[in-house]
Amino acid sequence: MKTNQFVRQQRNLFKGVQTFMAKLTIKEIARMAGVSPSAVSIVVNNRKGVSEPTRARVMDIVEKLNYYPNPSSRRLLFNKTNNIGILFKKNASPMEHFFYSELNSVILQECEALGYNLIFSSLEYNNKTNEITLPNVVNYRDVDGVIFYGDIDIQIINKFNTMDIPFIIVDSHNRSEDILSVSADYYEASYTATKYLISIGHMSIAFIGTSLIPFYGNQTFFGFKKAIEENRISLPINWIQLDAFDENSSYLCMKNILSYNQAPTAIVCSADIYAIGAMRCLKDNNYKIPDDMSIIGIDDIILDQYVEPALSTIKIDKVEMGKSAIDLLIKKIENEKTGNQIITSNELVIRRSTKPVKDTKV
Amino acid sequence: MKTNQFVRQQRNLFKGVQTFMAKLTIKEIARMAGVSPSAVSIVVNNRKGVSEPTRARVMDIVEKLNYYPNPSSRRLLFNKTNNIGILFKKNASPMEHFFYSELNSVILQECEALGYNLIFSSLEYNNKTNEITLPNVVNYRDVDGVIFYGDIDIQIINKFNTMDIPFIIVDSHNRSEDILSVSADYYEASYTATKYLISIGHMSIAFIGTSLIPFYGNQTFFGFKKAIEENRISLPINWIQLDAFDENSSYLCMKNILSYNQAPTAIVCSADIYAIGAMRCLKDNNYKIPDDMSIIGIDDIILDQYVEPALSTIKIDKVEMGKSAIDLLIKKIENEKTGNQIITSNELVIRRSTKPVKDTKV
DNA sequence: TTGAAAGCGCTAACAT
DNA sequence: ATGTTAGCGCTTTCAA
Repeated sequence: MKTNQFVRQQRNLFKGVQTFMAKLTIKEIARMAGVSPSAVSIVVNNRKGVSEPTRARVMDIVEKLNYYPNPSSRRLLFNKTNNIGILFKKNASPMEHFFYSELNSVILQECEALGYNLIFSSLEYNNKTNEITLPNVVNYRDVDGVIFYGDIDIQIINKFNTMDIPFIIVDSHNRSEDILSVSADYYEASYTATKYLISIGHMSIAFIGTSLIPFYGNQTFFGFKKAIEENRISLPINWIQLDAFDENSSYLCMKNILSYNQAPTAIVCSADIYAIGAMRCLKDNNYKIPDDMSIIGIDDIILDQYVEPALSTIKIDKVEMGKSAIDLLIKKIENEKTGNQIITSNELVIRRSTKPVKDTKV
Repeated sequence: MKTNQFVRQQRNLFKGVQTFMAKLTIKEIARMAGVSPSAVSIVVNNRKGVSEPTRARVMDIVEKLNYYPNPSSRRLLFNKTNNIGILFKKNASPMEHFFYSELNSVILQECEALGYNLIFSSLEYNNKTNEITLPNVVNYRDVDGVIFYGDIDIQIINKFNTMDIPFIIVDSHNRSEDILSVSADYYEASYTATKYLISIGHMSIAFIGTSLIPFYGNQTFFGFKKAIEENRISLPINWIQLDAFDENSSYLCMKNILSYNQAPTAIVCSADIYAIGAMRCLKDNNYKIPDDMSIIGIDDIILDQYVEPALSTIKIDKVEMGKSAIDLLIKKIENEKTGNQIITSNELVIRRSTKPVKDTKV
């Protein structure tokens, strides 16, 4: 039994000066306890198969020396990494995204609690060539499963299906039964927001949504539409703007609305960040919020509390969303039966950007 | 040579239905190429030791089948995880912290580029019992090195030293040569901020800082003090408030300043988030910013652009900070010589919260 | 240039 | 109840 000297040398590179100290392995513990490695394994993993005195003796040493079995070894043996990846497109880091960064926190906590490492990683997708550049963590299959946020190209989905890597889409704006996902009920959210504005007297309500994220765009628009219809309100088509996809595009949507000869008294925006863009436009045009115009968003991102006035919104429960996501993904990883999850989204958060319509006696 | 059936069974649990497909291992590739595993290893790792034709034949198969060597296996062999951890105290997630979340993004990118996985993880430290609860990722030594943000208790530092786990403190508010760290020059930042206010005519300047983060508190205060002294300005002691540690505490600091019989024309805050708290207080007390009062912070967090008016600040270069951090940490992991890094911090970002003092002709 | 063999640390099957 | 052994996938040494 010869030692692989080169490898040993390599290894010692990383151990600093204290290479004289025996590395804490199961063998070492076994030697100290005067038992076999298998006995130690049984004790450490809390299985039965050893006598009480043996267990106690081993446990004692394990605890005193703070022995933890080498995870690489177990990963190799079980072919399981205990890593979960969060994948995002390059230059679209979820860490600096107000909505997803909150989700990240929740998901991280869940992963930790369940003994998974959470690894963030980015991929590239070239729309023209249809080429996907996967991160190493995926190529090397260094994850048991993967999380995507929001919209994700079908090519990427296909790729992961082909590779047979379990994945889930969180805050999915699609709703195919074939794809595991957790999504918020944006229809309900939009409906609730609009109904609220109506309930405080607004009859002239504009809508800023998106057509670039189709399913999400439809959901939010139809929620708005339902509330409007239920109350038999009619409004100029120009008040419905569907070209938002971020703050600046929403600014332009708002500008379009204001360009009409009559201004609404309230706006529903299908995302808080759209509302924030719209608010900027309103201010630039000397509208006072909420006195001249009420505005409400959807999401409840942290920013809402810092803009002025603080933004009213429909809260999307990110805690439930994150917990569901991990729950479902792990079920999928473990080949348990799962189904998609939809998070109810009708919690109204009233801040300063909305107020009852002023009586405009003509 | 019998197969370990139980393990095989376990493993198959995670492979879905397609268990009939041979798993892609080095052995499998070797078989297909009609060579030995060692030959494949040589080719995959781009070392010399095989003939050109062999290399080509193997490479061809490797690329066609998209073979990537099992990382668990290599980790076991080399005793290197290729994981880097970001550790933070429970309930202080850097993901929802404006400054650190930007840093996270940079650090993640660096890690990816260098072939490391970045793993976020939390620890608990009980000030009373002095007990540290380490995350599994550390207990199991599933990281090669670790990053901390900001202030970190000496007990935790000692622990990691004892465990011989390489670590670095990023945005360190301490500056011991014994502890590897990257920090911003907050002295310079504070000095630059104050000098700027003076340069636009302010002579009545208050300061909101912190005594709870000692080194950082001192740095920022002394930077302020230097600029004040250089210009032979005198100011009431009550304009120096050092009890801030977040938005709300800073609100109170501002309130204290306003309680004095004379108000300053400008405020230097040692962090943007303090400035934001102070701004809230000013608004609540009907001060117009910047007309009645100019205010400047330090950091340049994303929030600055959303508050009203947008906050002027001294930018801390998070990109350089993050890059340095990974660079130094990896050097430390690889036992190379390193030294601490200090990031110059004198980039003035002028937004809407500061303006030249109005001529107050008495 | 090539392949056989050993071993990283662990666990489970099997023999005692 | 306990110990022995094989093997997870890989890389390196050593022998041919």
